[in-house]
Amino acid sequence: MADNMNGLKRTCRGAELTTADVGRTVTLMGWCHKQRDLGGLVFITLRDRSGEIQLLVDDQSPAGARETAAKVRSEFVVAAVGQVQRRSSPNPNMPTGEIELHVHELRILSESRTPPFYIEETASANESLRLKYRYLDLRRPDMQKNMMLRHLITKVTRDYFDREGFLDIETPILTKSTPEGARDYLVPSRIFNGKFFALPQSPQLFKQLLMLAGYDRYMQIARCFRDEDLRADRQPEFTQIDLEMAFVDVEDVIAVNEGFLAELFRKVMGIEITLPLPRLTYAEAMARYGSDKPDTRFGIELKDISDIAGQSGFQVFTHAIEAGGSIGMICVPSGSQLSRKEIDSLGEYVKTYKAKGLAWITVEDHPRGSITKFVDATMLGHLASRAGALAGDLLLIVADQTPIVHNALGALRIEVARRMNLIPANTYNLLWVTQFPLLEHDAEENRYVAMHHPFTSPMDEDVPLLETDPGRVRAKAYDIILNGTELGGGSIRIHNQDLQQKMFSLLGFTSEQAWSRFGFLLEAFSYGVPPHGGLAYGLDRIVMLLAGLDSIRDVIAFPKVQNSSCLMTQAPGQVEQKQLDELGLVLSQKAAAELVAEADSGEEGQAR
RNA sequence: GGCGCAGUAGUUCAGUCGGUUAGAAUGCCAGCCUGUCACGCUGGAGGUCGAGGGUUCGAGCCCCUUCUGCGUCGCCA
Repeated sequence: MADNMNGLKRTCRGAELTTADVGRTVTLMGWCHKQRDLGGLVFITLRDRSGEIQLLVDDQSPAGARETAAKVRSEFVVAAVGQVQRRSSPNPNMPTGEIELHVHELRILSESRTPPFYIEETASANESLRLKYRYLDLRRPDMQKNMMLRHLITKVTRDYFDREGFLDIETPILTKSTPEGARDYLVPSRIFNGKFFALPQSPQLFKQLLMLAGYDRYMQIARCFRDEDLRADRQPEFTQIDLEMAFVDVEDVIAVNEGFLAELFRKVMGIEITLPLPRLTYAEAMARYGSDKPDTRFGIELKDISDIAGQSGFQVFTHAIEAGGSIGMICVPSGSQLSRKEIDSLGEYVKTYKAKGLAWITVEDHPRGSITKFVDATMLGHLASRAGALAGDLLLIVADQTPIVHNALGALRIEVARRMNLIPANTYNLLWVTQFPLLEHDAEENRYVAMHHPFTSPMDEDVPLLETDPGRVRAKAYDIILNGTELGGGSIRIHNQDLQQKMFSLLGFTSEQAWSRFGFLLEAFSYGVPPHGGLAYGLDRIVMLLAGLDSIRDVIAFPKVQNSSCLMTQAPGQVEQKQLDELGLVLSQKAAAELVAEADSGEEGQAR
């Protein structure tokens, strides 16, 4: 029944035609979005990636075309030859609404079952259904728009860095497991049974070796893998815009990247951003926003009120101070109009972030709140003036260990801003966060771990502190933040072998462990390594934010779901016993039993 | 691993206090229809109420378990 396209050649995409093409005879191919059969007159809306255009089959079309048109259903692939003409009744809601193709010849190139959901501009179907039939979901105009935006962004990226003298160099996907950091995806070796490749969490070590090898400016759009739990903005498999530069310090990396961001916003969004971008130190970001990725599109900054509230008789406050913690506060503009229920739900919200509770008080002549009996008018005045609060505002207070105070209030200010619609639309606030701590103390393992990675350089003036107070050493590390999302981060790397050894020993590696894990790097570093540093962006997040979306799944053609599986391919899947044998792998009893259980229920699933 | 939300025709959803044969819209199928564009008109088919168990005379609805998807905390150098 389906015809072939012998003798036909597609002239152009349907929606590329305009009124300037009226009179031309063209051949279009695409999918039937909708067929409307009026009897002696059949309209077919033809869709391809350019958009939609209307085909008209009428009594002047050959009988064969009329018969074919009557058979066309949604999502059939058709080829149409015809003449572009002005419509007698234009459709102002359609970009090609002034023209249509008057069909001389119509072929069905492929039929289609009725799709499980309607292919429309805005998704209304359940996301799991969309992901199971991702190839159909990708036909929707907004998904096609997202994929084209992604293409444009990668093109602008490559063009910019090419112009700046960066070389695009590929690094291995099969590489070596790195300790620290995220869990690795492992690939068993057939030749070396019992040994494993790891998929790269980033091309970090390779790009550093490229600097050492003399390539001085490298970039790559690099696939990265981390076997950790997913989020709306996190996939186990994601893409970085990865770059590294030799003979540079922090300012050089920032400058070239500000140029990139400016070009990206200009060419993709038509927005001129002002350079240089604002900067916050990590310490300032934490103190003012309770976050190392502050959203500065709205105010509601954190205030430390340990000195004021610590004087109250409220034991929660005094105990927090005695335990070495602090008391933090945010001010919600006009927050006194919030209901008791709404404020209680904010209290529940901060518990997610380990805060034990949320104290609150309104700025009014007769204040209401949970701490009114501990806060007299004088103290309330001090609190209000610290926050710059006006009458009718609401003060929300968390007392705890300082990291919990920051984390809880940092999340709360965003939640409050969302609920009260205080976040302006179409605003893009880019900023750098700099001077990250080099190390954080891991209470569980009772040792320092690298905050960024073990190759990050300390700030020159803090190097002496490595001996005396490692926790206070700041790093030559920087993150680029857009509207509260970390777009990317990087650092200047250590290029001094002694310093690198010192870092490893601070991180608790014996020199033997360091050599077994990073020996190739340490050895390489003995052959002349230039000072170098770089940065990596999360491409998926960039596309997501510029597309105005809130999940990176919508900008990845074939994403995975929350348990890291793929609903379309059903990956990960079981393998043949022969494959396991070749790899020298034996499944645990538990794993084998689960596979059997799944196979039993799975067959029923297949039958459906 | 924890917390929260959701799951009812192909799809999106409604379903009252637990009570007769589970509804709507849309899609699908058939017929009619010459300017539609969410075409229209007439007719028709379509249900394991995610799954399993329990309470009850009676369960889409109540209870328990479980599966699936989403959000989130932990985790993500």
